[in-house]
Amino acid sequence: MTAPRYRRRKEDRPQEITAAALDAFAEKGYAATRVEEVAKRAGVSKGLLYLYFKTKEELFKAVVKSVVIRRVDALIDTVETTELSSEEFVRGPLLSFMKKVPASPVAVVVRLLLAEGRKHPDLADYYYDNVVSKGLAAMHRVLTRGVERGEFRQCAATEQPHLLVAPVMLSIVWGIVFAGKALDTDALIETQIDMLLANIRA
Amino acid sequence: MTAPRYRRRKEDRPQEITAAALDAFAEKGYAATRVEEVAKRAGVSKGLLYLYFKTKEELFKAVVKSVVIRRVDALIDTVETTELSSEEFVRGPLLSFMKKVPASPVAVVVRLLLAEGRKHPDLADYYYDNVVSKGLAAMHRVLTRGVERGEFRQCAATEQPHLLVAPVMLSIVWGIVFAGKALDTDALIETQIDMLLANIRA
Amino acid sequence: MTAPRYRRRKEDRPQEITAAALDAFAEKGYAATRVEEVAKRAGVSKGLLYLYFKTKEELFKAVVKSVVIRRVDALIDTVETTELSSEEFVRGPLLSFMKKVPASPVAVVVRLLLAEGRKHPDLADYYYDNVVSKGLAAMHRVLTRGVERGEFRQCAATEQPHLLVAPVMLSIVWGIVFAGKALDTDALIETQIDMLLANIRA
Amino acid sequence: MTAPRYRRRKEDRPQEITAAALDAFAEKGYAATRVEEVAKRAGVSKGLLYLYFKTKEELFKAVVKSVVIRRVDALIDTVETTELSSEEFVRGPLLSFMKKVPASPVAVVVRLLLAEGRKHPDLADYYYDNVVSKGLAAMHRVLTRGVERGEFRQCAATEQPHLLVAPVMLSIVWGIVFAGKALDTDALIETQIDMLLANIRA
DNA sequence: GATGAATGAGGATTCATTCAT
DNA sequence: TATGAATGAATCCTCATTCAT
Repeated sequence: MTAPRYRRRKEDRPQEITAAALDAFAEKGYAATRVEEVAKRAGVSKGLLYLYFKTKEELFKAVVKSVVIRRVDALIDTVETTELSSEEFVRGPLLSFMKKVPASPVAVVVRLLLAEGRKHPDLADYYYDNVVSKGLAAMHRVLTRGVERGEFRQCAATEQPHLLVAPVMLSIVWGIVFAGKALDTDALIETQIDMLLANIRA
Repeated sequence: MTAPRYRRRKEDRPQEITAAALDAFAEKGYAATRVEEVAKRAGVSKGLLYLYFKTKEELFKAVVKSVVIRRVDALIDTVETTELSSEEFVRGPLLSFMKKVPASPVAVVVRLLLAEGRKHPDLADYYYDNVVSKGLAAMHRVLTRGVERGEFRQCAATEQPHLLVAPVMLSIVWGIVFAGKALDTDALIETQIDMLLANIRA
Repeated sequence: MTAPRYRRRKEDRPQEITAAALDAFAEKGYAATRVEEVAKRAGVSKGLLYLYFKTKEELFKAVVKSVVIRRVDALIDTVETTELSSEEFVRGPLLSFMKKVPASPVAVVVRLLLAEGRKHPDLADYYYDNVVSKGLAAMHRVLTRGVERGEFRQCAATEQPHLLVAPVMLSIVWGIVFAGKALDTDALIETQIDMLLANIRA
Repeated sequence: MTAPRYRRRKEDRPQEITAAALDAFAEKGYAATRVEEVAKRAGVSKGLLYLYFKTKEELFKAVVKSVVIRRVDALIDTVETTELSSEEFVRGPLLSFMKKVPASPVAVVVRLLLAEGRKHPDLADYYYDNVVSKGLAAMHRVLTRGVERGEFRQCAATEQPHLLVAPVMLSIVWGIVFAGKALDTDALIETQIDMLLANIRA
């Protein structure tokens, strides 16, 4: 007749473990992180971890996917449903989104993919299909719509949404390698957007 | 027709080995590369490698330095000695230099630093001091000189040489992670420069 | 009839391993004993050994301590609680104890310390504090008590308990180096004690 | 027509090398001493060392023999040619000889034999035949001669020359293991001799 | 389901020995 | 002879993975 102790749902376990793994990978990188360390952080035994993920590699993939999932979709949604003008949208929601990325788990995933991607081409593909491709398409959509609406003029820059990503990527890389050195990430991104808008404005 | 077993080229060995290591690291990353593999590529025994580099880590550092050394200085030199106008310089030598970077060993080093940099803060520092800092300073010099000469107007963009680097970095990262996927690196870099120049031209 | 692969005896393992290591070290010496050999003798895998002892050196220290612990205390106890006369004590329990030493694990530890002691000064200190110092003190106590009781006369010999140890040490060394050659250890020790007693008797 | 540079005789080389090896072994022990280290100390190349000694083991044996040779013979000579009374001889030349041993290369050899002897039974045999056996015989001769001359009485002690060696051996071992801790070696040896003489005097 | 003791292949490093020069 | 660059077998140690309990 003892009161049932609180037991974490086993349905939550996988996410708890991938969350712990993300933390660990973020700190030490994939290769240098021991599975035992992940288990400890998740408050779980090694054996149980292996019940959910057959190998360390599978855990790695699950981590990447867990970060990726639904993250870009929100952006796409906003793009599609916004009622703002193109420039307002870029300066508003898009800029705000971009500023958040370098400090988000996305940066960790980028680091992992950079270090380990070669050994996991399917993962790179997955990331490409689900994040990069969709993300770039969404940004391209914003620019194209601006052109359609007569807000922007068609030019090389409106065909290269990569240019919007570039300063974000630089910020991510900088943060990974030069954790200590200051870099005004926000200013960088803003300046790039200012430049771009000034350039493509009709 | 077998290669001579003994070659006795004490002076060349270190470079031969770091070159082999660069190749190996480029393919598999640092952690996944076995020392024996590097030795084999260099046509040398494990033991000899250890004669020149006390540890794998030291080899790693030597690789980074071997790539870095004298590479940036050439750029700086060109900046200081050019007789071109600022815009001509940017569109000419600088653009040409930037286009070459993503396919150069620098990309490998970036990847290594991204993956292993956390464990070697001194190396990150070294890279920062000898490449990043100097490189950014050189670019900043170009922009500032343009302002001094009345070719450019002073603005946010002239204070952020990082923006010149951003598309190059994106190209590097893209090349590392999405080796297969095409990306028109040159166009990316060119467009960014066009945009920048249009923006800062006096 | 194969031994069970998993035994799960966490508590016993360290002692099983140090016992196996003692055997192995006794046969081959520390440097020449491979860790794997110790593991095999203990019926355990290399990995498990490293679970209990972080390095071979730590295993070495554990072996020394395992032999040392509680061995001298028994002697000291006997010294303190005996009701025999001093001479009876020396000729009885002490002599009997001394005769046993050359064939005991202590001889192995002496050999290890002789060979490896220089590299492990803390271990030499530990051995000195816990065995040598205490043991000599106990023997000195026996002699001093004899003097106090009027059984012995105070002289150089009663101040040098080392002389009781000397033939034992010779026997140990002989046994290590000349395993084959016969030496009447017991007679050696007895004669020394006879000589000593004849010399210090009041 | 240049003056001939001084060149060490090649006949001296083996001894120079064994001397260097003795030093190195004394400091680090056999296993921990690298052949290169010995070569360096001898001011000779590794290759040349191998010209004189086919293996490290052979070098080891040469070291032991180099220390042993002619050392005991001097003692035996003195024993045979002395004109002193037995007691005078023991208290004089013999005591003096014994006091010198613990600080001599013999101590190093003892240590080496203790550590490595098991792997080189032929060396232990050699040492036994040339040092131990002869040395003990010489001491036995001293005691027996004393008995023959009526200076000593025949007893257990006169049959065990080992007892003369025992304190010397203790001193050697002490010096090896407890390099730091003080021990009045001379007093130890003297007291033992006093005791012995008092005991066997006719 | 959970646990963590146990395994062993894999990889970094050392060093006695060889041999082209 | 004399050198020291070169070799590679040997050995310590790690860590992903398994499995008895």
